[in-house]
Amino acid sequence: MNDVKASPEEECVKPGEVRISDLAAELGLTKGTVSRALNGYEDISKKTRKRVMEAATKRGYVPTTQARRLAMGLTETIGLVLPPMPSQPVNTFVSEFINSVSAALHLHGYDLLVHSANSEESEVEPYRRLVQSRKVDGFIIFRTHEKDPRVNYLLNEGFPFVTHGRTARMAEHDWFDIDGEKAFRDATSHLIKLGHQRIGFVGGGREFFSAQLRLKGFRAMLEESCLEKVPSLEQPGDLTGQGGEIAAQNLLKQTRPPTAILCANDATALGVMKAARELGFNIPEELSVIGYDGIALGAYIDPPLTTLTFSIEESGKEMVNLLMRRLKSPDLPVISKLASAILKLRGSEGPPSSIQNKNMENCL
Amino acid sequence: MNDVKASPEEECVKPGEVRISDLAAELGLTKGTVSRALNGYEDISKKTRKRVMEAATKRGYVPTTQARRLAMGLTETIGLVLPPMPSQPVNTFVSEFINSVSAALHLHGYDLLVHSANSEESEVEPYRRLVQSRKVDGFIIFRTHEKDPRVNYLLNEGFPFVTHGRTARMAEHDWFDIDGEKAFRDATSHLIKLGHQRIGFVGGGREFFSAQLRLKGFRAMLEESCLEKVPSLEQPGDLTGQGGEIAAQNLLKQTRPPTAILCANDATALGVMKAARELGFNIPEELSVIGYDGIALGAYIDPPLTTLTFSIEESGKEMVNLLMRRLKSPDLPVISKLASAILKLRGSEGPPSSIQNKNMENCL
DNA sequence: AAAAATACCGAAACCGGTTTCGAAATGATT
DNA sequence: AATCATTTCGAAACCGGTTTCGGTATTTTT
Repeated sequence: MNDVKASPEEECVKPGEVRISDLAAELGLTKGTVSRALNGYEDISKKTRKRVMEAATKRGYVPTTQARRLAMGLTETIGLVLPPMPSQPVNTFVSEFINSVSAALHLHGYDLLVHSANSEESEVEPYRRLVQSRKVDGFIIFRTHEKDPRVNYLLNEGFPFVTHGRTARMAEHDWFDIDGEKAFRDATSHLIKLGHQRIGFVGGGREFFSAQLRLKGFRAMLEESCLEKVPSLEQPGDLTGQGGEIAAQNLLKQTRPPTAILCANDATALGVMKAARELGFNIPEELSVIGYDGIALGAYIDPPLTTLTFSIEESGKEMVNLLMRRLKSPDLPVISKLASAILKLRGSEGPPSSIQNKNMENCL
Repeated sequence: MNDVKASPEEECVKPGEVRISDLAAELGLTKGTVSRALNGYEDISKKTRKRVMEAATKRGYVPTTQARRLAMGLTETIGLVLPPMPSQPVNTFVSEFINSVSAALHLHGYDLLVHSANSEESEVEPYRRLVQSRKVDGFIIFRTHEKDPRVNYLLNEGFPFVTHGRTARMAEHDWFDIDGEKAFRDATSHLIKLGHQRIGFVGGGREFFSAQLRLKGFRAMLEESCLEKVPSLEQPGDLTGQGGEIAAQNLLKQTRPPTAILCANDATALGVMKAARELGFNIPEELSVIGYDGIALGAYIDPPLTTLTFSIEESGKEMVNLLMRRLKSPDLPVISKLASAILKLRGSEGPPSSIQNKNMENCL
């Protein structure tokens, strides 16, 4: 347990007390030589190198990061700006994402600087500050808008970054995304195959590009299946539980309510389920609900939430890979990666209570 | 929308291109003078200061962080190491906590470095690395153990830090904590007043000090109310939904199952509720369940989860205050702050179905 | 008007590393 | 043995700031 003081009887004082100049003096060398010895330069004899490295480990010498970074003109740090919290209360995505990004960065010797956004100031302000003060070498951006001011700013500055999610300018920057369009096609198709013909949709705010793509997938599959597009069945949302409640009320109080509701994310789905319960709809018998995100909590509610899920860890890894590539060779052509979400059936969907396959033949 | 290129027709080139020496040359001053002018030294004439500051804003000069930090011998960065993920799947706490800590640090001009822990290596290893490479000035530690190797290490090094949660050595370091003992006394008392006499408890892993304190509060209130302490009603858990499921099965399959279950956190409570449903217990009629954490999701399930809640934002703020104080004056006596959780009644608890107040009179 | 005090700024050291360049020592070549 | 190529390391510049110290120029005091 008590793994403090792992080293034996060494004369090791406070950590960080030994500088490269101390080491050099002790060895009768110059600090330049010591530096080159430690950094694997070829113009150092094996004997000297051995001496230096042994002394370094013995004295516990670790180069001071700040000095090294200043000398080398890089920060070895990537910035990640958190969106203002109030808007995203139910969020396990963020912490998992931070964790995976951080772990992936660490493999490349990079640190992760997490910055919080002040909701009063412009969205780009944190980015501007971090760029100007040269605190980071690049950015990880998530939850992109179609017209994203952050992307505009960084593209304009020529500053490296990768987004989680596409933007209107996706041809100009590296990005990673989940194929939400296909995911929602799949989910819609699944519902249609179960017999649903009136399917509601609760979106995720027009500002998020991904939400639009999900809607697009939903509509595409409806059309493909010759189902009528009913505007009143498409409700806006805001990716929160509360938004889901309101949207569900709008949907379920209609004279001909939908028999299934597709939600832009799991938080929304939970709100939908809550509203449905309060309005007396049994799930999944009278109403099917499907979410998106695959939050672990969804498995514990009743009924367990069927959802579209993807690997956050993979997202983090891939994004870091893209960013590292960009930092190494800034002039390479932009690349992108599209991962797919899979439909995780858990029980919140099923066939509609009254199957009314009236118009199905028209299609083929 | 397009708030890029806010400045008009200025000769502003790439950001970060103008150094203090450029500014000095342009003004016919030395960089030392420019630096002092910008940093408010008294030995600069108002006229010169004005010239310098105007030129600085006009040229968009922002000092390079790395250089400033090296010169001043500080990092202005605080480290936060995330625990390995798999153990904490259902976690909204972390992201909210990071956000509030980051925001609070920012007010003091500090950055937040988030590091991920590798589950293969020792728990202190990340801390050791960050200390040795002098990447941070202090640490924010959360989810403490009673005997916490991280705390031991940092105390031994004399390195500044604040914990969220107490430890066996809490007299030696600053800490912030939620009074989990009182919280669980309150929750237990609430259940007893509702008429419960057989109350189950699902803990959170012996390694976490806070989990022990919660158990302590539970036991104390039982004793205070003259309720018999039944060992089989105290089940270990691991702060996950799965742990909650297992524990609930152990509790509810007993010949005399409890009429209420107190859980060390909300994730556990969700697992308990799931297991209870599967075993045919109606909540809250046949089984009351209370959690701890106040996760927003708890309000959306059926029935909504009654829980002990506290302000994560306050936690972050207070911890940062403690840490800033420590950094300013390392030799001040240690201080601590205990905040209280409040019982948020949402509906997952109620009176037991068959009230059997047999032994209540014995007490008084 | 000379002396003393003050305001103001330049010069240079420093923070702790990295990297370039050149010189000395060594070894190989003729 | 003299010449040339290599190995190996020292010296110094550099990264971009901060801070101390000392010296003019200016103002105040007598």
